[in-house]
Amino acid sequence: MSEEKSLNFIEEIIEEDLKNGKYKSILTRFPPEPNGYLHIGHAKSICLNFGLGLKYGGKTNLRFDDTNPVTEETEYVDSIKEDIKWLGFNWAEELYTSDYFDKLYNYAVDLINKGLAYVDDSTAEEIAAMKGTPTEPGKDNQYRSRTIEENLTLFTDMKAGKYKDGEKVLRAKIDMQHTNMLMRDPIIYRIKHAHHHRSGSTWCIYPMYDFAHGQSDSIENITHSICTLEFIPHRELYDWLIEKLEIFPSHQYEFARLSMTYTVMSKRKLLQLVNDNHVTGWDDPRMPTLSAFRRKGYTPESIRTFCDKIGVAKRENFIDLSLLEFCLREDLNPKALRVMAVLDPVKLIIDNYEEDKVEEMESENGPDEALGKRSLPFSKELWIEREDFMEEPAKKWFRLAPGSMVRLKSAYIVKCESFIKDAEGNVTEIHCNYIPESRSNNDTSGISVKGTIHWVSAAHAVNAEVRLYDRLFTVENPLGEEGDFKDTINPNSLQIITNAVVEPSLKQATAASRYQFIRKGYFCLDKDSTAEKLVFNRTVTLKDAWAKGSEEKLKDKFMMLSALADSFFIRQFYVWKDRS
RNA sequence: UGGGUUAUGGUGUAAAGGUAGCACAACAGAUUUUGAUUCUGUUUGUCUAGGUUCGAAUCCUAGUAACCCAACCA
Repeated sequence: MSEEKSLNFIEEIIEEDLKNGKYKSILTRFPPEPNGYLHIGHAKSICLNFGLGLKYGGKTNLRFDDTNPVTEETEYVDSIKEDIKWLGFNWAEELYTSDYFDKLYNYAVDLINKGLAYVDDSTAEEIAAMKGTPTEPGKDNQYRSRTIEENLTLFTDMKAGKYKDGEKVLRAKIDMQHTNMLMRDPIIYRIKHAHHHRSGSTWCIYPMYDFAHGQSDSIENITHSICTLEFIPHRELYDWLIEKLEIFPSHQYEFARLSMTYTVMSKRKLLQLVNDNHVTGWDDPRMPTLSAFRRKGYTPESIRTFCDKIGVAKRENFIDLSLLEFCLREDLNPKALRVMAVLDPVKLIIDNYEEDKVEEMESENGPDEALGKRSLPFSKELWIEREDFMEEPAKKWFRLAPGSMVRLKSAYIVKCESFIKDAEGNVTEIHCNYIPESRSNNDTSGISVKGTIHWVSAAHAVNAEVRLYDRLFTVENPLGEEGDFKDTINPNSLQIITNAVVEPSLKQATAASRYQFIRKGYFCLDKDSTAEKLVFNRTVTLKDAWAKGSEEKLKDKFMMLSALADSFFIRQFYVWKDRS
C-alpha cells in the first residue's frame, strides 16, 4: 500500500500532455551559463529537469548557454559537468548554444527577410531612452523603417566585422508600444569582438539570450523548457519567435527558484565573496555551491532528498537551512562510521589504573551491525572534552563534576575525585578512580550512570586539525537587511582547531568515508589533509538538546518570566494607584 | 500612472465544492553506553471584506500585500 505523492504543477502538465498524445515522450534540458559555479539553487533545477526525464521515461540534455563570450570560461564548463555527475544525473547529450551559431544566424536572416528585424545604429543610451519605461510606451526610431535589402547588407557587414562593438545591433521589429518591455523591439544580435571559449574568433556577433534560448530548445525538440519565475515576461517573446520562425514549438514553464536562510544565492554575490576573500574560493565549505557542499562532506543523496522535499511551485519560497541539515543527518546517521575525537582536550587521569597498562576496548563502528567493530586502546591518561567537566555542575548535569560518575564510552565508569587548575584558573587535570567491574559488555558493577562521554587515550592519540564551519551570515535573510549584505557576514563562520586529538584508527581515514565524531557531529577528511597532518571538516553538528536547553531556552524563559513579572508589577502598580 | 506572477501554521508543500493533511522547526515525554538516533504526544494556518451554496482554501465581486519587468547579462 504505497501512498501516492501528489504531483507538482509541471508534472501535471506533462501527464496531461502525455495522456492526450501531444507528445509520445518528453525531452527536458538543463541550460547553465558557464560563467560561475553551480549552487544549491541550481540543484533544484537539475533535480527537477533530470528527475522529470527519469520519471516519465524521457531524456534530459545538458546545454551550455554560451552566448556571451566575455564572461564564459571552460573552467566553469568542467566544474558544472562534475557537479551534475556528482549529484548522480546523466545527460542524454552534451550541447552548446554555440553549436547553433550558424543556424541562429540564418534564423536572423529569415526574420529580416520577413520584415521582422532591422539593424539599429543607435547607441545603448539612445535605445534605452526610446524604449520608454514600464509605465510609459516607447517610440519608434528612424532605423526601424530600413528596407529589407538594407538590413540584409548591414547585418552581413556586422557579421563580417565591419563595425566596432556597440556600433550596431539587430533588433526584432515587434511593437515599441507593447506593455511588455521585452516586446519593444528587443535586441537579438550584438557585436562583440571577443574570444569565445569554443568558437574562438569565428564570430564577432553573438545572439542575445532571447534569440538563442528558445530556438535552441526548438532545435533540440525540447518539449518542456523549464526555467525560473523571472523569465515569465520572456515567454511572450519566446513564443513569438518560434511562431514567426515557424520552428518546432517548445514550451516554456516557470517555477520559483530556491531561496534559503543564512545564505545568498546569486552568482554575482557569490563571486563577490570569493573576490573579496570573505571565503577562500568557490569550494570554501561555507559557500552554498555544490563544490563547497561536496568538500564539506554533504552527500549527493541528501541534496536530492532535499530538492524532493522542498517541492516545485510558483510562489516565492524561503527554505529553512534546517531542512537541508535534516536531510543530511538522515542520510549520514545510518552510514557514518562512529569514532572518538576530542576537539578541546583536557587531561583525565585515572589514579587507580595501573601505570603502563593498555587495554583494548571494543566499540561499534555504527548503528548498523554490518559496519562491524573496532578496538580502541585505553590507558591511565586520557584526553576528554573540556566542556564535559563542570567544576560547579548545572542542574541536570549528566557529565563529570567533582564527585560525580560518568561512563567512558565503550570502557569503564569513572568517578571524579579531584581536579587541578593552573594560575589562570583553567582546569589542567581531572583525577578519577575507575570501577574495575564496570567494563563495557562485561559490567557487573550494578552501577548505572546518566552520562557517557567520549575519550582518546593520550599515549595513542593522533593530532589533527579540525575545521568547524558555521553559517556564513548571522541573519536569515542577508539581502533583507539595510545596507550591504556583506555587513551581515558571520565573523565566526570558521573556527580552526589545530590541537584536536583523534583515535588512532583515523590514521587510516579515507576521503570517501563519512565519520561521526561521537557526540560532536559528522566529519570528513578535507582535501588539504596529508599523511603528516590530518585535516577534518565538520559537515554538520549533531542535534544538541542540552546546548539548546542551556542557552536559548534559558534566555527565552528568563525573558518571558521577566516580561510576566513586569506586567504583573505594572498591573499591581495601577491597582495600588487607583486605590490611593 | 502600465503589464505580469503569487497569496494555506514559524518555514515549505498537499487538499481540483464535502474531515484543512504531510514534512521541517518549536515544545513536552519515553527509551538510550552518543543529552545523537528511535518512539509518543502537543502547539500553531486558508491575505481582507462581501457574495453564491446544505456545504468554500477551492466558485463570484471588490480590495490588500509581496515579487518580477526600463542590461548590447542569462
